[in-house]
Amino acid sequence: MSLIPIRPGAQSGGGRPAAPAAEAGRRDAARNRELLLCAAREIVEESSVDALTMDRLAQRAGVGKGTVFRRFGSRAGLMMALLSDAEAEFQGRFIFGPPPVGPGAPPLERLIAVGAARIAWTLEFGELARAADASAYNRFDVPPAVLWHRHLEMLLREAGVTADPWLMASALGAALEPERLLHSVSVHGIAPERLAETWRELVTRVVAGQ
Amino acid sequence: MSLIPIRPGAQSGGGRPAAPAAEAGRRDAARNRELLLCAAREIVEESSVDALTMDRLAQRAGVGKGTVFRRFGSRAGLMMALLSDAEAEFQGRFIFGPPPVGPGAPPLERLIAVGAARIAWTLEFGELARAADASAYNRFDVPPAVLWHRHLEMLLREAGVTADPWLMASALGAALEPERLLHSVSVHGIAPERLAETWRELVTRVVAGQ
DNA sequence: AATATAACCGGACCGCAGTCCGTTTAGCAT
DNA sequence: ATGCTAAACGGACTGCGGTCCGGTTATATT
Repeated sequence: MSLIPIRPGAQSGGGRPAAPAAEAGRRDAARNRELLLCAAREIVEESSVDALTMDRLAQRAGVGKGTVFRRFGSRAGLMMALLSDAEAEFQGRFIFGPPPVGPGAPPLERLIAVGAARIAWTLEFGELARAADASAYNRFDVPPAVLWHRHLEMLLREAGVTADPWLMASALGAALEPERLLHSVSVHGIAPERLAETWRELVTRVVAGQ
Repeated sequence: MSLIPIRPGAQSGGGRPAAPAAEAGRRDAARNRELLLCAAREIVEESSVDALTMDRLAQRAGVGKGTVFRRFGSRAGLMMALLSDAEAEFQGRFIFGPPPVGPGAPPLERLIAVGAARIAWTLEFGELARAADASAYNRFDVPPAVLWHRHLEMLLREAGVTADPWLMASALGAALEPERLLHSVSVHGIAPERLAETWRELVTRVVAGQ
């Protein structure tokens, strides 16, 4: 069923070999991967995310179209690859970083702070994030999304939310989805601070109601 | 650029015929509209929503492909047309219907009830709802979505939520989006009652925190 | 160095949503 | 009836994401 080999890893058994992140595999494959990522960034910078079509990318990078899909699986996979640095940095902040986003602050404060950070992050990498989401059924099951969801769930638990924290994290996470946030800002002209403020209200009430 | 192209020679008046309700216009147009809706329902019933492609539909109904797009504007528009009866019935329930979904019950009760009703509705018409959403930028600005959002906002206001009810309605509405609900149920096997229960917790806390 | 082979490569190919434009026709006015 | 015109029609066409498969090449083995 053609799952997407987004990130490195997975070497064992059954399926096709996952896309090599940096090591592993033939040198030309790695070279083409870098070539493609580079060309993709150029196109996005020169025009827009929408201008980044798979054909154009292949041509720009001087490789065949098949190669693009072999490396990234799908357009969404390519977008995730383009985002992966920013995504990793963000993950680092809420896992290892300094409080209040990182560990060390009370859970409610962390919830508020990490939401605000997420909003800012989304507005910065918005177009890419939308394009990365804009596809599949498995959009919620891709590693960064799972990690993010689990983190929210953990913070809710720590804050004393005992009733179905998994679903509650899902519900709260829904409020932070890129498409919605970007729509609020770019169509309705909502100021980013209002988004953060509403998030604060929301999580405060959810936790306080405990 | 590349906004929706306006017909060259003649436009004036009514705008694009994206979704003419029932009357107005030539008889053949109305006939074809019914023909198409009928054929679309057949295809969905025989196979699935995914099997409903615009080419196949045109062929099945015995009309040209251009006609399909002229009538419904896009695939998402067609899906909305297919949903419109169910949508109208649902709207009727929360606007005119009996309490607690309709008017007459206290606002929090209405919020809880209408959310549960929405969840059930979404699970029933899930595939179509997903296909109707699955596209555009304007997905949040389509009349039923606007009405729904406004209704949530109104209930929040009545329940005493004074802080940015517009955005709060948006955040709460996000938790009820078809894609997310369907994913929870069909991938993670969440029971529908758990969804309704979490919604109840969520809105109760939001309103109580007031 | 020669060989074997698995991985990689390219681009033709497919089905799809959506557009364009020359042709036909419904409905009105005469 | 007849003629007129705006509206509707159909299907060829475009560009897209994604797949497939015969040819090519890096690398390990001898």
